[in-house]
Amino acid sequence: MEIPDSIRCEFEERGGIDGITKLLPGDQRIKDITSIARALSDPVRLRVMLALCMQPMCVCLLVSMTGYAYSKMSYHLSVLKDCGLVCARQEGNYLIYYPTDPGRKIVEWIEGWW
Amino acid sequence: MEIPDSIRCEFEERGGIDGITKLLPGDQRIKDITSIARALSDPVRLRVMLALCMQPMCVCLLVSMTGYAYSKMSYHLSVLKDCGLVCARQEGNYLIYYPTDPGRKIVEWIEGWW
DNA sequence: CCAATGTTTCAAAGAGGCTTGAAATCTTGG
DNA sequence: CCAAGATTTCAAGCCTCTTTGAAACATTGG
Repeated sequence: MEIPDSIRCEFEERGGIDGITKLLPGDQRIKDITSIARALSDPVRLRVMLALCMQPMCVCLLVSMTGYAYSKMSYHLSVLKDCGLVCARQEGNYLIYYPTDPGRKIVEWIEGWW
Repeated sequence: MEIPDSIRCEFEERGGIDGITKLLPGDQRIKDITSIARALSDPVRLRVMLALCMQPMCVCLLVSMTGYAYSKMSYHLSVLKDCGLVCARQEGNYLIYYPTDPGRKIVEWIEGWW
């Protein structure tokens, strides 16, 4: 295995392939991160997430705001919920969705970034 | 359109559906964010991205570290590159990939988060 | 120029995510 | 209990992303 000169030195100081591999996160952590990234990788869900951070809303409001079908909205909300970005409380006949604490922090970071 | 009592007041103070919709980011910004989220939503790419933040590497090193085919690695690197998370410099026969400044900041934030 | 190595491109197959409408579930008011 | 509205579940089709191997391209050394 050849290694270009410009990186060989520092590469070997870091313990080579083994050294770097050992510092990488384990499967569970990778899964946690990728599931959140995937949740935010769809324009529908990102907009819903941003909207919920401004204002908790029931599904019917989200449907009314976006024009999407209930089943579509429900699917996307379930993705956001399964990775821990949002949760919901029941009020009478309504389910009101709102961001979790981690969800809100992530959104605030994104908003501050761009 | 019925609105549950617990949110009607604050919902209307925010200008209702129109008020909230107007504060949401435009299409281009949504696209920028979702493309980065999508890039980090695949375990292969997330690991490669984290590894490159420890140590710039040529493709052959990444291939050797992961056991993936060249074409597979190349595909994932192109996704990371297209959304601006990594870039590459040529050295002789090698292409050495490394994180962009924004790419590094995002990874550092992720690492600090979890 | 040729051979060897590193890397990307391409097309086809495979896998997984998204959309859709209908049906099922749940809650409340009568 | 029944009817109405809110929400979820389900299965099917569709579409996009990922994987794979072969071929093409690029760079270096001889």
